Amino acid sequence: MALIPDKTIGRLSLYRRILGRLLAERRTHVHSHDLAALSGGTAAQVRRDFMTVGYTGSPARGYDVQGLVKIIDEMLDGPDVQPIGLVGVGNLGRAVLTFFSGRRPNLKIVAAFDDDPDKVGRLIGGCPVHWVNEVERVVREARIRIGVVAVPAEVAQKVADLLVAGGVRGILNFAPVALRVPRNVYVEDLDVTMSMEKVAYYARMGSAAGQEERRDEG
Amino acid sequence: MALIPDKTIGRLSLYRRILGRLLAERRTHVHSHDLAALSGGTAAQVRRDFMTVGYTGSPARGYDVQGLVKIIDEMLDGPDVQPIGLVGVGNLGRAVLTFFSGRRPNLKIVAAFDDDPDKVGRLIGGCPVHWVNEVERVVREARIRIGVVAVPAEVAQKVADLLVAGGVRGILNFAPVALRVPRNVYVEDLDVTMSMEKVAYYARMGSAAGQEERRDEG
DNA sequence: ATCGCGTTGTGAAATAAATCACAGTGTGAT
DNA sequence: ATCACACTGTGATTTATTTCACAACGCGAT
Repeated sequence: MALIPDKTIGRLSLYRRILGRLLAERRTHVHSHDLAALSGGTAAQVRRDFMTVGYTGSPARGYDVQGLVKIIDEMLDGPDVQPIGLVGVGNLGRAVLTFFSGRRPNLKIVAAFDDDPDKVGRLIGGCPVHWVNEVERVVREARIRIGVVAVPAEVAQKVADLLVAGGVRGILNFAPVALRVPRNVYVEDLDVTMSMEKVAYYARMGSAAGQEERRDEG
Repeated sequence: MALIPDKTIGRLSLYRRILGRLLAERRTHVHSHDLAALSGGTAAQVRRDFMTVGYTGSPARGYDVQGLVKIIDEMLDGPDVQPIGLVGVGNLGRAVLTFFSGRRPNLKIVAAFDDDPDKVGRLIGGCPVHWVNEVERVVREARIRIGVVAVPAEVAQKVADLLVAGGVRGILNFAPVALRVPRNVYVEDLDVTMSMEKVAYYARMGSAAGQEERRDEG
């Protein structure tokens, strides 16, 4: 159990949410093509993904839903809940904060930071807002390993540096700049503007070229 | 000028913003390795991207910044501003709304929709909020070709159907479900939970494996 | 029991994307 | 005027990811 492609990690997260819904419907088994339809992929890809994580189904019944959830949990979640720190309580930061409160039990935003005196000291989405110059201290003391950068592009690098100094190992970056971080820190960029411009491009060009659209409708 | 890889489209959007900053600094030329450093890619990739869009620089001075911006504009933007419709004025929807107001001149969110009586009729981020059952009519009348889905997963498919019925050709989807749309509609998914879980995974595993981190420091 | 069908697991092939590496070129220094 | 250097443009190569395609399997029907 070693090298799992980056793309597969993403899909596992997706599968898990789908499987959660199936579980709520009391489904005990799924076939690869069911998950393919639900996740927007292909059956072969679903099977390949489960092969790479070493989960095996039965040709007759398909995959056991609970078993799948269990192995994905083991894969993606750590043994205990991972605390997250979020910097930038603007519109976007607040959206992420409220969106995440209580959503994934294993991931919890435990500290937020901002430089606006009106926000510091308050509780937003059940999460205390600290002064931004406390990032390093709080991150270190709370053993936060995951940071969210939701500040304007101009200050994103500075914030990332603070997070890294505090000991963060992974950053979810909403700012449209390439963060420079040490090699052992992982950065995932989520660039809304870029995604919007991609959509605009394909909407204009007639999306025939777009690779994203595998689904069709009756 | 025909087939441009999906990934390249995304990077062009990124380059354009970087070039905008350079322009503001009165820089007239850039080298591929400058853009590589600024965008978090490699010099070879930058050159390849410009090759695929058919822009050519000079070995001595590099690429002309204005020329690049111009060709990227031609590539990504249409001749006139493209109106956008956004459904779901929750935390996320509001964040996108305010974030986009006046940011990209060629993309303008002209209509928002919600089912909350407290929101309908108001102006949020300079954008009127309509009743959600007017999506199809308003989209058609305003000739909106781009839709943003920022509603809970349970109703995302329904909303997508309305947008498509109104004539939308591309959708930016924040809901964590695979939307089923006709083949000629492009869907770009932006899944915050998935991205967060990827970060959590690599933060836990020691990101040695992560592909994202090309940048280093010090 | 036995057969047939639909599904899994997976090597092999295809496709997509990134990187290498180097010839060609123009500029500034001498 | 000539030279050396740094950079571009790009064919070739490598690497990553997806898809194909088929053997193996086990259940349900007969």
